[in-house]
Amino acid sequence: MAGPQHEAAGPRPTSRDVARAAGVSQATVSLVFGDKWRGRVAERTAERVRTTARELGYRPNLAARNLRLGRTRTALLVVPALTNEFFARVYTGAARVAAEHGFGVVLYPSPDGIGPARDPFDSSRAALDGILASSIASDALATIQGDELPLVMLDSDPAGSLGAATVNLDIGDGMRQATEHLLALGHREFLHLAAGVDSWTFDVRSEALATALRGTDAAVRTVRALLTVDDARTAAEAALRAPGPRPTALVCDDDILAAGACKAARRLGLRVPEDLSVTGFDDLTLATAVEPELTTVRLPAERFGEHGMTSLLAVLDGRTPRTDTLPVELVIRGSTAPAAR
Amino acid sequence: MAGPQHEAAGPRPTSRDVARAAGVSQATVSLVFGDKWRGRVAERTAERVRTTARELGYRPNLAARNLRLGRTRTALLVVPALTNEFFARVYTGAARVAAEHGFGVVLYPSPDGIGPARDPFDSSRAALDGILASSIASDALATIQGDELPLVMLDSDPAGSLGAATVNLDIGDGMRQATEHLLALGHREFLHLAAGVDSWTFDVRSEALATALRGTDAAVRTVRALLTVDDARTAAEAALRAPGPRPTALVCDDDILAAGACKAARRLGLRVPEDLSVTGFDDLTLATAVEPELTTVRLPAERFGEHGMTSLLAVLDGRTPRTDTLPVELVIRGSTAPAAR
DNA sequence: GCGCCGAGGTTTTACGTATAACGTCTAGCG
DNA sequence: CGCTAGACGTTATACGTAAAACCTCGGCGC
Repeated sequence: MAGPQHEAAGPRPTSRDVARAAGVSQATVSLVFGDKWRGRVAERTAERVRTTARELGYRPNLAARNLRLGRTRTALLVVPALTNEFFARVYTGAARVAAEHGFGVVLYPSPDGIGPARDPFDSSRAALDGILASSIASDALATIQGDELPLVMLDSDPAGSLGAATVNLDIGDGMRQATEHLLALGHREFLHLAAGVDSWTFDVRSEALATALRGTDAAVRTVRALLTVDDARTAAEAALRAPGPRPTALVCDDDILAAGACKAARRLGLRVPEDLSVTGFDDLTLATAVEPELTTVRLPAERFGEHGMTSLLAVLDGRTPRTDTLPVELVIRGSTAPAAR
Repeated sequence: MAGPQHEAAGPRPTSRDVARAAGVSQATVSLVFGDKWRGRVAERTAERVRTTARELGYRPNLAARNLRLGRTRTALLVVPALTNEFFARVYTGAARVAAEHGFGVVLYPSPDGIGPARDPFDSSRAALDGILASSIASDALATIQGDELPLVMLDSDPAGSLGAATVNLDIGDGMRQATEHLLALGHREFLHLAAGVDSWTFDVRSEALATALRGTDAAVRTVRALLTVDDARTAAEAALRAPGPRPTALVCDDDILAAGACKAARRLGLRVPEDLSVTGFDDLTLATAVEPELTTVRLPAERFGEHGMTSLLAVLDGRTPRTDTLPVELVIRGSTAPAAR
């Protein structure tokens, strides 16, 4: 029984109802709620309107406002799956910046279990001002590009950026840092545990790894796994059992894979990091929850989302689309150590 | 250069533009796009309208539709923090059911870093049909209750449900299962590692734990920590070092806490589960990533979200609000073992 | 005394859609 | 052959808001 008295439980009051009750015109109510009333409405009147509105429980109808203004202050964020902590953090960053500018963010979790979503604009019922598209394959990109909404790509395929504003994470450099760290520790037999889905990110990472190894006498093999602990463990176990020289350094495309790899090692009686060094990617909560804590490439997930939203707001403001790349940083913890002699 | 030809890069075409181009009235276009045209528009005409619309790149304006219909097919989901995998999964479940019914879901991450959000209805710009509120403290509840939107509570304070539809997880029973499991293993010295914030969930859990221990000769102490691995480790380490009989069973309110506790144990030279049994809550990805894998109370997070959204849709359909409780299940893994003699 | 100006409003219109109410035309039937 | 009943559309209107354009009136300079 707290809250404003909403005696008439009927339909929600409109600005006209408030106007009538306060003895002013609808336009005046609109002015007062539009924050642009200085000099146009007397302070006394404005105050009267506000208290009347409060008594009636009035709230501006957003659908009507959006229609009238022709914009919604709402952005769509396209992500593969929110259950991945990385994307949850991207969302958090994007939503923070959006909120600071009076924008809302609605999500479109693209391929993942969201039922018969025909396209983003059907499933997210909200009317949109712009789109922030993260890690999108080129086919999904086509769907989106069909629409003429302002678009910012997060970590897009360089081949497919299409002149849209883009924010990238310097994944390649992260791979380089991890690899050089391992080289410096004396490792020469590398195994690359990659995320399962074929994509351009795989190419970027593989190339960076290969480049870093060029000119050394180190060798690398590649194995793929789905992005789950279990699948990573299975894949890593098989790879570590394979004939040939046993890898001493395991470079993983994700902390989840790294965690699975550590379990595989333990099953095989290998100690991490004494017998096998492991690196991850992302620096998730997971990275410091497992033992040993993971050496990993930290991606600035929140800043990524913030930067993307900032870019989108800039584009909506008419500024020309930019392409930015955010640096990443290797965090050295307990899962890497000098190669055993 | 794929996608429909959007030659005129001007303002988006409206149903009137399509009508003009197709030689019909605006009403007809509206009928065709409204899926209710059977018997009212000839198939030939409908097809012509559709192709014209495609050529022009027409999309119905959702703001206008929402205004006209007086509903938005959009629900708000209030969660503490998406970076918590549990809530990300709740969202996923809710969004799936919503999508199946043509609804969208917009998020309001309540207390967590989302800047100067005055209230949910400001920050999530979308016009709403209803609210799904998860784990809300009573003060935030008041804010929401001030509005007269249909509301479904997820795991609400039983004291504050206010006749709204509610979906609960049987947390208390989960606690009971974990406790009885440990009792059966012979444990008698319990430590309860609880989440930091004071809340009704703490009371529910403590009481269930106490109830399960009643009539036995077991003792329990309680320690609180923030919901991070690090803080949990610190708190657990201090508690395990404290004077008095050393606990052999550590019941944690969350898998994150359990992971931290395992690290604390290892630091103190205690083996899990031989010297110390640990249980968690939620069954996150984390639970099987750490070693040993955590015995934990699995919460059906997706089903929780699905059920909540189903309830909300029912309420929006005019059905009377129900209160349901979903069962939870103890998953026994490697972090619990018989108490050492 | 007249014109002008600014403060403080009001009237009116448009945003794009959905739908109730209303034509029209053809075919069928007694 | 006149009347009626669909089938197929169209006209007109309302949803709630924002803002451009327009009023009114008191004061003030000359």
